Amino acid sequence: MATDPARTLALLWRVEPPAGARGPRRGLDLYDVVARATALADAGGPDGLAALSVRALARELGVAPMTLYTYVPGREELADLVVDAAYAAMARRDTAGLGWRERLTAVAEENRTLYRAHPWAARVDPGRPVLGPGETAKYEHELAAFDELAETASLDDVDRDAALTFLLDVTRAATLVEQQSDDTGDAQAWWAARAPVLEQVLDPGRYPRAVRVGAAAGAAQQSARDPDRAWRFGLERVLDGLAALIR
Amino acid sequence: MATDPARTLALLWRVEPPAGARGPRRGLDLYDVVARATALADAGGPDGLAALSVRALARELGVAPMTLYTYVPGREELADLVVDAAYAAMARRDTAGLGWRERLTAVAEENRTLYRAHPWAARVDPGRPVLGPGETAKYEHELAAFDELAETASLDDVDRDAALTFLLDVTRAATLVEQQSDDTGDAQAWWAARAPVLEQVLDPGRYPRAVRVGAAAGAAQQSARDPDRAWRFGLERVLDGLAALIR
DNA sequence: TCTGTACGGCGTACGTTGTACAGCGTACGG
DNA sequence: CCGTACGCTGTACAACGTACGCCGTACAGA
Repeated sequence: MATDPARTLALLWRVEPPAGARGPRRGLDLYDVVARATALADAGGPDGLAALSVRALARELGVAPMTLYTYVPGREELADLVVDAAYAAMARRDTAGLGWRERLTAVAEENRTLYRAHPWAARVDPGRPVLGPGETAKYEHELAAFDELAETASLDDVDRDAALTFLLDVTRAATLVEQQSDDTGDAQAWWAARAPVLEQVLDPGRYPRAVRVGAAAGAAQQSARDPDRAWRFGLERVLDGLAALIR
Repeated sequence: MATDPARTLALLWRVEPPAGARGPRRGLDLYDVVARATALADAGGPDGLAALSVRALARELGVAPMTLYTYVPGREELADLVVDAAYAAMARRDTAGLGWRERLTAVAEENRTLYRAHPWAARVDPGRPVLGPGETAKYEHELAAFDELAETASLDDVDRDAALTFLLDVTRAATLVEQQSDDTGDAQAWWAARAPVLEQVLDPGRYPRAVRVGAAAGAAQQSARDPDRAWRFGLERVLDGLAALIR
C-alpha cells in the first residue's frame, strides 16, 4: 500500500533505475507480463480488467504470485500498465488535410476500435488519468484532430480539452450500451425472464413514456438492422454541437 | 449464484410473496436495510457502493452477516436496491411551460445533484439497467423533458432514448472528472508527487499539444474560479447539437 | 391444547482475493 | 573469495461473498 506515484510513472515510462544489477537476472520481461495480462483481461470480457488477478497472471506466466511484485508494485499499477499499453497500441489514422468533422469522426472510431479489441477499456475509470506514454500519445494525437476547428471556433486550450473529453465520453457511453446487449447474450431470454414481473408492475398509465420508449429502444437495440444507431445519433449531435461554435 | 431475475425485480418493486407468514417475525425492515446501506456507501466516497460489504452492513445493523441473505439474494441485488432507492429519492422539478433548453438543463442538474448527494451513483454501470420503480420514475420524468423538442425536431422514440442517454452520459462524465479533483484532495500535492518524473519524460517537442493543453486543463480544474467550466461546455454543446435537429 | 412445519436468524466453513514478511539462493563489486 | 544486493517464493493474514445446516419460533391444522 501507499505506493509511490513516482515509481508507477517510472514504470509506465520504462525509466530504469540506476541499474546496479547485483542479484540473479530477471526471468521475465515486463512487456511479456503486460502482454499476458492483456490477453487474460481480453479473455474476461467487459469486466476482464477488473477480474484480472495476480494469481491467475502468475499461473499463466509459470511463476509464483509473489514474483510479480518484483515487477510491479501491485495489482492497480499492473492494470495501469495494461491500459497504457492498449492506448499505445492503438492505430492512429493520419487525417491531415481532411475537414474537422472527418478528423473527429476518425478519432471516435479509433476509440471504438479499441473498445472492440479490448472490451474492458470502456470500463476504465475516466477520472483517473494514467499519465503513461500510451495515454499521452493518444491525447496528443486526438488533440491534433481539433487543431483546425479550435482555430476557426477560437477554442482555448481548456475548451479543447473539454471538447475532446466530450467526444470521447459519448463514444465510451455508446460502447457501454452496446456491450450490454453482446454481454447479455440472448436478449430475448433476458427480457423473457423479466417480463412476467414487469408486466405486473409497469403500469403504462403511470409511466407512459417509459413503457413506450423503453420498449422501442429495447427492440431497436436487439434488432440486427441497426445496432449502432444510438452511437451515430450521439456522434452527429456532438459534431453539430461543436459546429454551432463556428459562426 | 444464478439468482432469479424475477425475484430481484419483485424485491425492487416490493411485490410481497403470498405471505403465509409462518415463522418468527422479521427483525429488520428492508427500507432500513437499504437506508443503512446507502449511508455506508455515502461514507465510502465515489467507490462507496463498490466498497459496500455485506459484513460491514450487517455490523451496522447489529445482525450476523448471513442474516442479510434472508432479506436480499446477494450483494449485487443489495446494490441494485440502493441505486434504485437513490433514483426514487431524487427531487424532480416541474418544468412544465418552460422551453426545452431549460427543461433539459433541469434534468441534467437534477442528476448532478444526485451525484453530489451520492458520489458513487456516477460509477454505476450504465449498461446494466436496474428496472426498479426509482429508475422507471426517473426515466419517465426525464423523457417528459423531451416532449416538446421531440415533436418539433420529429425525434422518434428510439432517438428520444438516444438523446436522453446522450445528455446523461455527458453529465455523468463531467461529474467523474470533477470527483477526481475532490477525491485527490490536494491537487497541488498530487501533481507535485508526479512532477519530477513527468518533467523528465514529457518531452514538449514530442507531445506539444498534450503538454500545453494538459497543463491548461489541469490548472483550470484546480482553480476555484471555474470549477465546472467543462461541464457547462458539454451541456451547451449537447443543447446546440440537439437544436441543430430543428430546422 | 398439542404438534408438525415453515421460516427467521446465524455459526461455521470454504474458496477467493491482495499482499506483508522472511528466508533462500544467485551472481556481481570490492 | 566473500559480502551483499536482489530475484524468487512459501507461508500467512485479513478481508471478501456465500453455501450449508442447525436452532428456535410461531402459526396451521387436528
